Amino acid sequence: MQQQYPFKEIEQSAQTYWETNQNFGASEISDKPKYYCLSMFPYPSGRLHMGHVRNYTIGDVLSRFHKMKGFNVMQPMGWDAFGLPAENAAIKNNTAPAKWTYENIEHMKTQLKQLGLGVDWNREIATCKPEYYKWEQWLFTELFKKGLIYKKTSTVNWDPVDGTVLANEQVIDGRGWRSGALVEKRDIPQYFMKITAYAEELLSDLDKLDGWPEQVKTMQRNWIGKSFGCEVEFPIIGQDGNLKVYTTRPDTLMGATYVAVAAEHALAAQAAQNNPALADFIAKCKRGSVAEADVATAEKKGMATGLFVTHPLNGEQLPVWVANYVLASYGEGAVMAVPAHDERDFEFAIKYKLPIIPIFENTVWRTRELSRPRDDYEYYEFENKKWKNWYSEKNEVITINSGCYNDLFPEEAFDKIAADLEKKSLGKKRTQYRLRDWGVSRQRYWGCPIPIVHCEKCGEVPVPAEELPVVLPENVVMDGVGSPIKKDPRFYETTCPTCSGKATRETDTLDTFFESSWYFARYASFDSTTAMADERANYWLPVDQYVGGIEHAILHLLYARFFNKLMRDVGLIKNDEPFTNLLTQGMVLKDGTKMSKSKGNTVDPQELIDTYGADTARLFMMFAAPPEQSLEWADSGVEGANRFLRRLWKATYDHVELGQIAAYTTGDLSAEVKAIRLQLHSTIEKVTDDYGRRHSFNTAISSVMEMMNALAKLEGNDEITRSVRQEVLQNVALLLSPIVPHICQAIWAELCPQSHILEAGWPVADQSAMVQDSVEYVIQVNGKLRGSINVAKTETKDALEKLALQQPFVQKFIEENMSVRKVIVVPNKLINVVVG
RNA sequence: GCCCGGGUGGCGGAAUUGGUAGACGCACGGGACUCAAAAUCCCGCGCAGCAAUGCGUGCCGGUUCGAUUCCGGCCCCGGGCACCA
Repeated sequence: MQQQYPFKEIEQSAQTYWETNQNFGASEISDKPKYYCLSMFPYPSGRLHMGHVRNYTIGDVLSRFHKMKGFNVMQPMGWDAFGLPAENAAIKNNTAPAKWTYENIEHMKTQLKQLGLGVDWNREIATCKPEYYKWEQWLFTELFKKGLIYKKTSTVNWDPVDGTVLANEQVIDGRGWRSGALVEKRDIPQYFMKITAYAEELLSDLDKLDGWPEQVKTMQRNWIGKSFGCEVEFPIIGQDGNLKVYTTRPDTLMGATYVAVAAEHALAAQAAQNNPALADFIAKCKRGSVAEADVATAEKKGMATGLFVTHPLNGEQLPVWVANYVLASYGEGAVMAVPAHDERDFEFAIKYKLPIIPIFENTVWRTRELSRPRDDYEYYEFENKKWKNWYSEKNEVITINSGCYNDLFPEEAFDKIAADLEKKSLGKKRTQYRLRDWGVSRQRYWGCPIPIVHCEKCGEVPVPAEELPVVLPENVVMDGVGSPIKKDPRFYETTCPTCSGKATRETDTLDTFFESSWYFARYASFDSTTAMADERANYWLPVDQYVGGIEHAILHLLYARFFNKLMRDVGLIKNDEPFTNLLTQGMVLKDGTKMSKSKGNTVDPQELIDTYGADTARLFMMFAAPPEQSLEWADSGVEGANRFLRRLWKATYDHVELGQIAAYTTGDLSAEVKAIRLQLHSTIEKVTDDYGRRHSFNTAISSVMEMMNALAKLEGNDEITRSVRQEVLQNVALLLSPIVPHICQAIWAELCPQSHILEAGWPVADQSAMVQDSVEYVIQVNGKLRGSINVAKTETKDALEKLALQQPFVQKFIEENMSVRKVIVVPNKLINVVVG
C-alpha cells in the first residue's frame, strides 16, 4: 500500500473497473426490489457547474446506498438539449446550435464520468435527437386528436427593432436585450395544452405524495389556486350586454365603487375607438414585459373609459376604468373594485379619488369603541392613506353600509348575495382555478418541431405517425434574425397528409419543458423504436427518488406530473404520479446569489477535481450543508475535506502495514476498546438513519469523522485491539462509500483483499455492542444547567430526585428563603429542580 | 406585488418529538517536529469577566418548570411568478 493518498490513480482505476464490469448497468430481470433514482438531467451549457456536482452527488449517494442495501438500482443520465442558450451561442460563435450542443455534451459527459457516478450510461438520452423527440411529436398528435391541444392567440414580448419574439429573460427593464428597443406586447396564435382539464386531479393527487416536501406541495396548491367565488354581471349602460367579472368575495359586492378591466379587454378597445387619450393609455399599458412580476410591481395606473355599468344589486352607476393591475389572463380580465377591503383597489381609489365604502366592521373593535362616531374612524383610516384589513376569516367582522345585507357575517353575506344574483340572472357561484392552460408554441429554431401541417383546404392536420419524426434540420446558419426553419422552404413546404394538396409545415417549435416532462419514462424504454414507453416503463416507474433544484418546484414538476397523467390516459403507463419521493436540493450560492453563468459568479468544479480529486469534491459538497438548504460557496473548507481523506488513508496504511487480521468477532475487551465498539455500532445506526430517512449527509459525515478521531486516539497493537481497529476501518469504508466511493474501494481492497466492496452490502449495527448500564443525567436549577451525574439505568424517579437535591452544585443555588417547588425528571436525559 | 423558504460564534453548520446551544469542519492563536518551510501532531477558541458568574440562536412580545424549536407581530435575505432551464 502506498503511504501517500494517490487520488488520481485510485479514481482512475475505480472508474475503469466500474466501466469494464458494468457494475451500474440496470436490468429489469431481478429478484430484488427496484429502486429508480433520478437526478434532473442537465442542460448542456458547456461545463459542469457546482449545482450539477451537488445534484448528481446527492443522487449518486442515494443510489449507491440503496444498492448496498440490496435494491435493484437504476440511475440514468441524459441531456435536456434544446433551448435558448444554444441559439445565442450559435449566433455569437458563428456555429450551428446542434454542433455547439453535441460538443458540450461530449465535454460534460467526460466531466460527469470523472465524478465517479454509478450511472447506467447505456441508457443515455439527448432530447434533441430525432429518436427522442419523435415520441413527443407522436404524443402531441394524439393529444391534438383528443382535443387536449388547441390553438388560441396569446401575448408575447415583441422586439420591434429585431422583429423577433423575446423570452421574459431577454427583456431587461422593458427593453430588448440586444436592440435596446422598448418591448411591445403582441398577440399571436399559439398552441395550448389543456392542463386545466387536469387541474382537479393535479391538486387532489398532491395529497398522495407523502414523499414530497410540504413546501413544494404548498407551492403547487397555491399555483393551481382553486378558489370558490362568484361570477357577477354588471349591465353596461347604453349598450346591450353585461360586463362579467369573477370575484372570490361576492360578500363585498355592496362595497364595489368602480369596475376595472385589463388593457387587453374588449370593452377597453371599444371605449378607445373614439377616445384618443384612452387609446394612447392602452398602448402604453401594452408596452413592457408580459411577466407577471413586472405587471404586479408596476405603479398602479388607470384611466376612466367614460362607460358606466349598473350595480346588479343596488342599481347604482359605477364607472368602468382601464387599470394596469388587472391581469388579462386570470378570471374574466375584469374585476369589481372594493377599495375598502382590497389593498390594490384601495391604493388605486386613493390615487384617482374614487369612493371608498367600508362594508365590514370589526365586531371586536365595534364593542370596544362604540362611542366613536363612524365618520370619524373612516376619516382616521383613510386620511393616513393606510389600508387596514379588518376582514378576517374568523367571523370577527359584520356587514355595514350594505342595505338589506347588513349585520351579516361574511359567509352569510356571500351566500345571500350569490343567491340574489342568481335570481336576477346576474351571477352565480363558480369554482375557479388560477392555473392557466400551457402555451407550448415557441417562435424559435432550436426546439422540437410542432408536428402540424397547415392546409388551406383541411386546416390544421397532425402529421401521421408513420411520417414522424418531423426532423429539425441541424446544419443551419443562425443570423440572429428569426428562426432558420421559418426561412427554409425545404423545411416548411410540404403536402397535406389528408388531401395531398400543397401545404405548409408549422415552423414554431415546442417549449423545452415539453422534453423534460416525460424523459423519466424514456430512460426505462430508452431504445424502443416501437413505442414512447413500453412494459419496461411499468417495471421502473414511478421514480422512487427524484433529486433536483428547488427552483423547479412549480413549473417542471407540475408539467411532469401532467405528462405522467397524459401518458397514463393514452394507455402507455399505469402509475398516477411520476415521482414517489422528491428531494429538492438547495441552490449553490456565491456572494449571496445563485451561482449561474449569466451572473458570472461561477466556480469551476473541474479545478477542484483536478487538484483534489472527485472524492474530495463529493465529500466537501455533502459536508458543507444539508442537501435541502442553500449552500454558500467558500473555497476554504475543501482543504479540510481532503485532509480527512488523507487521514483515513494514513490510518488504513498504518494498520495494514502490520499485516492482515480478521475483524473482531468475540473476546474480552478493555473498557477503552469496548467504548470504541460502542461508538462504532452507534455510528452505523446513526449513519444508516441519516442516509435513508433524514437525507442528512453532513451529519453522517461528521459522525464518521468523530469515529475516526476516536480511533486515532486508540493505542495498542495487540491482536484483539487490532481486530477491533480492522472492524472499525472496514465499517468506515462501507459507511463512507456512497459519498467517496473511490477511496473506499481502494482501502477495502487493502483491508480485505479476498473480497470486493461492491459485494459487501450495508453494515448492520451489533446491538450487543451498544448495551450500557449507566446513564448521564444533566441537572438544571430553574432551567439553567448546573452540572451532571452518572447513575445506574435502573435508578427510580424518587431516587433521582433525591440524588439531584444532594448535589452541592444544586444546593449552592437554593438560597435561604427558597424552597423546592418541584423536580422534573426527563428519563435518561435531564433533571430540572424548580425552586423559588 | 403575490406564493414558498431561510436567519444560530470570525465562517459552513449541529442540536432528529419542547429538554446540556455551538457537535463536526474551516479560519485563527499557541506549542511540538524541522537548519528552515510545507505537511503532520498536540492544546486553545461564542461574548463579557481574574474568577464566581452573567449574557447569548435576526428584532419585539407571549405560552412553559424549560423555547433555536410552539404562538402573535415586525425586519432582512433567497427561490418562483407561466418564453432561462
